[in-house]
Amino acid sequence: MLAASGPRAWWPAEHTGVRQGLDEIVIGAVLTQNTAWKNVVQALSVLRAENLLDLEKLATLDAEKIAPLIKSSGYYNLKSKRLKAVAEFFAPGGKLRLKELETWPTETLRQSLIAVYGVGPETADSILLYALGRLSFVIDAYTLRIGRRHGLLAADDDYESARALFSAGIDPDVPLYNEYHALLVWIGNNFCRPTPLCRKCPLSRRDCFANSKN
DNA sequence: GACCAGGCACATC
DNA sequence: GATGTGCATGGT
Repeated sequence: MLAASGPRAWWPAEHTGVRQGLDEIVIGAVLTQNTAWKNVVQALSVLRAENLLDLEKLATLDAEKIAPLIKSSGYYNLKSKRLKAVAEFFAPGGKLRLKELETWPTETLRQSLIAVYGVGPETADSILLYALGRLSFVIDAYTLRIGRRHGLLAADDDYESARALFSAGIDPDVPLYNEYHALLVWIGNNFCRPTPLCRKCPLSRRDCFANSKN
């Protein structure tokens, strides 16, 4: 994948770095739920223009104020509540508490994130890996589809079992986890679609069922 | 017109 | 516990 694509340099945020891009990555992780990234980009640019790409500010805003700003990312009434909940987790009372969170073990942090309204396992892992630099492999719809088509996963394997498989098989290295998942999304987004576009897939097609249902 | 997009919470059985 | 459904909209 790396040979075919080159490094993906994820997360695709405007700013990078653990503090600079953190707010943007966390917000993007919520907005991209069940949504194409390009629709998220528009919402992020609106938030940026409003100077609201900021967890401390979102934590103190009413969801009703947030909703119209993120319209392009879809589910805006729902996601405005989720954004606020996540912002309140990182910045209770509008005060960012990164120093405190840095002392939490990754698994503790993961369970705490999943307990936040609107944060499931994928969103939690995306935040852990891409925003906080923690060792936590991200599974998404593409990873499941690719894994199933290439015989790495069974049809009924769920998120956690897929995560266990990839975590056991890949060296525990944050930049590697980062790049690996980014490449899987690149393959999924460009080749391994529900409709049979596998023809040009740079992965071996030997075990790939181009016409299979997911 | 049908299906899909880097999910998640909640109701119901 | 497993399964179904709502959430919004634009692109293919």
